[in-house]
Amino acid sequence: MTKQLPKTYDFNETEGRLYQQWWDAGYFEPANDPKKPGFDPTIKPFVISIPPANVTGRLHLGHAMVVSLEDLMIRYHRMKGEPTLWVPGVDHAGIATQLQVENKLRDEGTSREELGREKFLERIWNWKEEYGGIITQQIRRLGASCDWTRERFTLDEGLSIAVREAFVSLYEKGWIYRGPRMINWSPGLQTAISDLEVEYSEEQSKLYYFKYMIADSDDFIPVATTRPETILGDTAVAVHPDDDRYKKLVGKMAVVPILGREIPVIADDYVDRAFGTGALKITPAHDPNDYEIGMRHNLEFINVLNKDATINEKGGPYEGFDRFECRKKLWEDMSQAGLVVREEAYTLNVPRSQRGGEVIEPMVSTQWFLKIKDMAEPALQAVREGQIEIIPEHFKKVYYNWMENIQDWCISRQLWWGHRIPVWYCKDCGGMTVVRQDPDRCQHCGSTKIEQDPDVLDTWFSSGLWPFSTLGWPEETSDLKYFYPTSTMETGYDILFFWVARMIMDGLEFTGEVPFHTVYLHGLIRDEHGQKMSKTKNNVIDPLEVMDEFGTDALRFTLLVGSSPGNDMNLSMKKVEANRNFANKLWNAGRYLIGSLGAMPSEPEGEPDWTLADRWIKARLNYLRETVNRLFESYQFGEAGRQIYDFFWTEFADWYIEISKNQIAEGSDRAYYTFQTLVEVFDTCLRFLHPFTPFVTEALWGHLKSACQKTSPSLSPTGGWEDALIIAHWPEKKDFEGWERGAEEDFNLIQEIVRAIRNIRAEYKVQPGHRVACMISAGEKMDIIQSQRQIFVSLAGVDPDAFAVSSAPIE
RNA sequence: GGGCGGAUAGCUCAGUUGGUUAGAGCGCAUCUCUUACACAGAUGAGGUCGCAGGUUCGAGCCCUGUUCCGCCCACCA
Repeated sequence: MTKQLPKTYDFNETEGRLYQQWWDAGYFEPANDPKKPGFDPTIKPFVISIPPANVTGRLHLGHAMVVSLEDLMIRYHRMKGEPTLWVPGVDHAGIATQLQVENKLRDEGTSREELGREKFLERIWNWKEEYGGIITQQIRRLGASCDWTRERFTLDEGLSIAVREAFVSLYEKGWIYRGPRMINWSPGLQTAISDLEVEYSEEQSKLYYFKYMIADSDDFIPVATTRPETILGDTAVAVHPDDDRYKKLVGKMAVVPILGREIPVIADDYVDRAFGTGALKITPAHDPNDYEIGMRHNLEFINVLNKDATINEKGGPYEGFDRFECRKKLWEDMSQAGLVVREEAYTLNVPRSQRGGEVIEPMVSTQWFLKIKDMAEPALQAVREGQIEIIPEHFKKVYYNWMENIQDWCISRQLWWGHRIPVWYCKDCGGMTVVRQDPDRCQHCGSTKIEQDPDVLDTWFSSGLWPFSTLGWPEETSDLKYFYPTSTMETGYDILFFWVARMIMDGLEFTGEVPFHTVYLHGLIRDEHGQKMSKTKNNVIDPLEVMDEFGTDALRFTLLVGSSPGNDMNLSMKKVEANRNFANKLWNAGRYLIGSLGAMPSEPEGEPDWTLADRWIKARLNYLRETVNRLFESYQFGEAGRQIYDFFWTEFADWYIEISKNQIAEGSDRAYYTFQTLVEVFDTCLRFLHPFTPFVTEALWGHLKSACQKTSPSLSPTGGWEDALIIAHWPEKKDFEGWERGAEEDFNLIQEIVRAIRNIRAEYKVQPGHRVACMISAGEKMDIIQSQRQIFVSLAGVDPDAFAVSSAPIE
């Protein structure tokens, strides 16, 4: 006999056990694997490369969303019988990881400088070994059916070779160059960062008005600035060429306050006559626009900041001051000198670091850049011509917008954790050696006095290669040949530029192919009132805690069903709870079915005898099949999930299961077909739901399978009893032959009658145990079957408007 | 300044080829511990689908305008 199943679904009992079973059975590895015998290269696989999580990260809802969606797609395609590969991996996450380890060192009273590069890297690798597995462990808990035998790390040997190949080949094409340019400097991290890593926040500040004295005169030009400390680096004052107020001063020299340097007054169209005083101080080394003007007018570039944003020796008396202290002190001194006009409240967009939030300083610095415009062109074409679909579609416009205005990408970082820039400088001839293999001498003069560039590459440089580097590129591996290009890239829209765009450019550049055919973008997850989750607001939902309380399936179903592509979703515990209840509903429907199997009669002779209810639910299921398949094919997973949920709860459980009790209670052999219907419908629902809620469905399917095989071997679901639901057959049209539509209309009528009778019972206060009889207009008497809980009508073809009611005790 | 998205029941949201009476979950009201499930069942209240026009036999859905909210890109000192 089947062991008695518990009354509520115990996810703790099943989740770990089932995951281990799947793993042990090798279901996560592709069915058609180039590494295994019997491999057939003509079968097209479905492939996803996971967005690599930060190696030191802890699972958050973004990961949960990624994993839920990708696992859903992978399981769907696996069930459809396609060879599927989901490549897992983690990212070294340069800045994020280095920061964590540096913080730890600070707690220990030391620093990376004190340790030195080699020792420091050793520390990070140790850290990685210690904590690097946590995130993948947590991803597994979500049920991720990744092929863990193919797990990659962005700093592992193969991927480092890929990065080296990419860098050198781009350098050889002349697209990677080194030079002084305006960059964003992060004083806290002491590294350059890319434009994308800068965020702007609107803040209350001041606009400072002061006098730029003209040399050898009492004349002056009034100028306004938001950053007075940059005065120390001014090398010109600009006015509009047609501005009558200042025309006469163009060509004269102005005097830098306090420092006394003389700088030219120049004319440039860029200056807006209506803003501020209509005159602009020019600091080419510390402002992007001034940089442009500086280039145009051949101005001197004076960098006044040290790496930590204190003032350097160019700042004269202010040397050593912090930038903000300097602002204050300089302004005071200028006030003393009578140069100050006034201050005005002003709202400005302050550039802040995406990581850490400190104020970024624009600065001219010698860095490595990638001239990306030529790579952007084919990447734009690929989307325009439909080689890549983006879902939802409107993100195409966002993509075009950014790609059409793309700027050179600063790829060097003054960090130690990451891919070291593969460039060696010669101490003798000064030449650069840029090669795939570490050199021992200068390419140009043969000198052995060469030194590698100390910087590392932006983390995203290696991420861009991810879809093919993880498959073995640049080597022509069998994995690369078979699995590339991948199928779908699923990720958050917030990294469309950081990552997706760069993968498309890199894919086309290095492999000549698009790296994936579809981009599916999901939105941000906010709290239940639409607030962004943050530690300060104390509204962060931890997916691990959610899984502890409600189970993995409940979390997954909530994320999948509650979101639509590209739209942010608001998550509340109420929703998760409701879906936990759904898992429990499934569980109990299974309990009912398994518990009733003992009452099943043997298969009757002759033609099957289906009741209206049987025909109705099968027709509805067939319709659900059409809907679900259509929705899956068009990436509307949430809607598909909702459809299955509704069907299962409001049609199968609320109506068919209740009716089945009566059909079984009749004691006729006809009940055989009731059981067959119950099993087939229930089984099909489990298959449809498996990509959403893999654990509860797999558990139920296992219980049902063993119960059926014990007590009713003749029962077999549409796809047969396969080894496991995870690889079971996905229901298709041919499985539903004979499940025609048509019974719905009759059944709807029955539903209406039943509702009417329920109302009548309530209205006339018909006591339990008393029967309500209906007379049909045609004079046909309806056979009303009553259980203590519900009343059901088992005949069709009735007019609901015409029936009489009487009440009498049941004999 | 340029671009994108949203506005549907008290709350959070579905609603993709325009088609009868606009849906769900939670919440609310009344009843039921009934032999799968109180993590449940039954019944019910609640919406002029932001606003104004237009196309159409027919609009939550298409077009135009408009208001409010959110986001992205650019960064006028």
